[in-house]
Amino acid sequence: MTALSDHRTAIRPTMADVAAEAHVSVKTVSRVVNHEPGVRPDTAERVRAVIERLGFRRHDGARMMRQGRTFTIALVVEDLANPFYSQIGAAVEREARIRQHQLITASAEGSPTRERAVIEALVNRRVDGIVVVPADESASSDAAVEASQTPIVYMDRPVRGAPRDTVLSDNHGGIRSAVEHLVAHGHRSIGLFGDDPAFWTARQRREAFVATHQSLGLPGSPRVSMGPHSPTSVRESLTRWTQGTDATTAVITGNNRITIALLLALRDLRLPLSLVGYDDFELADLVDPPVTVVHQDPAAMGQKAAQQLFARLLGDESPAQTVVMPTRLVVRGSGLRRGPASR
Amino acid sequence: MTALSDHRTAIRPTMADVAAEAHVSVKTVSRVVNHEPGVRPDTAERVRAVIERLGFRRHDGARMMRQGRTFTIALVVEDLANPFYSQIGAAVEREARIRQHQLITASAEGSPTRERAVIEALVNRRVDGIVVVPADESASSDAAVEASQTPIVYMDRPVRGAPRDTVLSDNHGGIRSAVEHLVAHGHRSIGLFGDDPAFWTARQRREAFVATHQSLGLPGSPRVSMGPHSPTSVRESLTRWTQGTDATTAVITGNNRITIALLLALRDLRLPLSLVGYDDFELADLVDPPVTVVHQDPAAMGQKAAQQLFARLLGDESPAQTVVMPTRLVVRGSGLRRGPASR
DNA sequence: GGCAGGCATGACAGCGTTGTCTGACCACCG
DNA sequence: CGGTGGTCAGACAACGCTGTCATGCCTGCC
Repeated sequence: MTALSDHRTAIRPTMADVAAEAHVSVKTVSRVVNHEPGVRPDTAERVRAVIERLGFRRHDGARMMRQGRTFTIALVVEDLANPFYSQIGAAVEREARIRQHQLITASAEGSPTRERAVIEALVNRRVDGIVVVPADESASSDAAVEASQTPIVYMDRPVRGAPRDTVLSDNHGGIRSAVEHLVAHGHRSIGLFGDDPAFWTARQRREAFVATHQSLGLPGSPRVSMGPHSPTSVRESLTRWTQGTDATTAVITGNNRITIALLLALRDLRLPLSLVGYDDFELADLVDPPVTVVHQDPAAMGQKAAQQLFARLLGDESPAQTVVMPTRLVVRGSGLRRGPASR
Repeated sequence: MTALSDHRTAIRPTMADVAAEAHVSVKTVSRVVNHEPGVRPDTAERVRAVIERLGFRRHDGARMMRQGRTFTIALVVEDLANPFYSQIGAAVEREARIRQHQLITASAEGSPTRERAVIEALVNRRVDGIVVVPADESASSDAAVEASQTPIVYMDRPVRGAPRDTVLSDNHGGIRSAVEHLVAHGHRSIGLFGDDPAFWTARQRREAFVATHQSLGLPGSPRVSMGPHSPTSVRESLTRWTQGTDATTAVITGNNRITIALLLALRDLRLPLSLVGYDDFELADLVDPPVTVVHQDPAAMGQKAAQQLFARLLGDESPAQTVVMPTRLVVRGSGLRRGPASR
C-alpha cells in the first residue's frame, strides 16, 4: 500500500512513489513536475513537498521515449583534440545548450568504417539530429542513414549522394586572398605546400592555387607540393624551389601542421622567404616575424551548422542548402617581401 | 492485422512490425537482433531478411529504459574549445567508445550555477556516470547529485564534501621541478606569475612555489604576482622585479595564457630573463629561445578518470580514491641562465 | 507406450513517463 | 430544480524493448 515499488523506492523514486505518498494520481505528479495547468495550488504544494522529501527526479529517458524525441544532437568529427574540431564542438554544444538539448560527441578517427558505425549507433539512439565532418566524400551516405529520417548537416567537406545541408569554408577565396596578398607585395614565384590530396579541402586549395596563379598571369607553372608533410619533406622542396633565377620567394602552407613544419624547416634554412599560412594558430603573432594567415572561423561554422540543424528540427522543409563561410586574411607581417639583407 | 502500428510503420518500423512480417513473436525478433541463442537458424534468417527489408533499427532508448542503464557517460568542463579540456574530452570519449558507451559533453562556462544545472540534467537522463572538472570546490556537491547514485569522478580540482574519486595533477611536484631546474642553472632570484587565486590550481602552485623557495633556502622573500594577467600587468611587475641588486633573473608562469602574456611582454622589454612555463603549448619550441615547460598530460588524466569511472560502473565499491598524476619538465632552453651579453 | 529432458518459441508484464479521455464536483443561471 | 459549463483529478494505454516464465514439440530411452 505504501508504495508501488517498495524495494526500488530506496534506489530511485518514481512518480508512482510520489503519487502514493502525496495521495494523488501519477498524472497529477506529472502535471506538477511539468508545470502544467489544472492543479490546485495546495495540491501542487503537497506534491512538491513530497518530491523534495523523496528526492524525486524525473526520468528523462522515459519521457523521451513517450514523446519520441531525445532532445539530443550529436557531433561526429575526426578527432576531438584537434583545435579545429574542438572549436566546432564548443560552438555546437553552445547552440544545443541554449535550446535545452544535449550534445553527444563522437570521434571517428578518420575512418569511414568507424564513422558509419558511430552514426548508426547515434541513429539507433534516436538522436534528433547529427552534425558530421565526414571522413570521406561517400562515407555517411549509407542506406541506413538515408532511410532514417534523422536530419544531418555536413561540415567542412561535402558528401556525394542525396543532397544534404552543408556548411563549407571558402577555400577558394581563402587561397586567392593569400596569393593576391603575396603578389601585391611583389612576389612572382610562389609555392604551395598542400596537405594529402586524399582530403577534399586539400584538393580544393590546390585547385584554387593553380586557378589564381593562372588568372593573375603569374610566370611559370605553379609550384605545388602535396603532403603529408614533415619538416624534412618541406625542407627538401624548399631547397629545390629556391635555386636558380626564378627562385621561389614566398610560400603558402595548406594548413596548420604544415605551417609549423615549414617554420621549423625555415629556422634551420634561414631563407628570406615570405609566408602565408592557411588556418590561424594560437601563437602566430609570437613567431618572428608574426605569421600572416588565412583565418577560418570554426566556431562560426559550427554555430551555423547547428543553427541549420535546429531549423530542420523545427520543421524547416526547404531544399538542402550549402553555405560557404568566408575566410579572412590576417596580415601579420610574414607575407612581406624580404630581401636577403633584411634582419 | 498486418501490423500493430500501421501508420507508424512508414515512419520507423518496430520489432512488432518485423515480428508480424516474419510471422514470429516480438521476443524472437529481439533474440535475433541481440544474437541471443535459442533461435533456429532458418527462423533467424527469415527474421534477418525482414529486418533488412524493412530497414529496422533497434530503438536503443527503449532498450536502455528496460535495462536501466544508458550506456552513456558525460563530461562536464568549463570550455570545450580550451585545448586542455578538449584533450581530456578526446581521451574520455575514446575510453567510452571502446566500451560501447557514448559521451555527452557539456560546458559549464565556469559558472557553478550552470554546472549544477548541467549535472542535474545529466542525472535526470540517467547517464551512467560523470566526469567533472568542477568550477569551484563546492559546486557539484549538491544534495540532489549526492542523492542520485550516479558515480562521479572529479578532475584537476578537488571538491569538498563527501569524498569522491578524483584525478589531480601534481602541481606541487611540477612547480618544484621548475624551481629546482632554475636554481640548478644558477638562478637565485625567481619570480612567479600565478593565475587568479580563485582557482584552486593557482593557489596550489603558489603554495608550492613558496614552499620550494623556502626549502631550497633561497635568499629574500619569494616574489609572486597573482592574476588574472595581461601582457601589461606582467610587464609592470617585471620592470619592478628586475631593478636593484637582487634583480629577478628567472620567472615561472602559472599557466599557458600567462606564458604567452609574458612572451609578448618580453618581446618589447628585451630582458635577459629565463623562463619556465606551466603547461605545455603547441609551439613552445618555435619560440626563440624554445620554452622550457612543466608538462601536464591532460589526455592521460582524462583516460585515468574515465577508467576510474568505468571501474565504478563495473561495481568497484572500494573507498573513493585520489590519484595524483605526475608532471614532466620539458627542457627546451629558456630556463638557462642568460647574461645580458648573450644574444 | 510413456515419460524425462532439451530446444525453440511465445505470452505477458513492466521499465517511468505522458496524451487522451472520462468523471466527480461545484457554481451559476434561467 | 434541472441543465450548463468550468475546474481539478484520475484511469488507462501507449512509447519499444527485454526478462521471466510457460508452452509445445521432438528426441531418446527404458
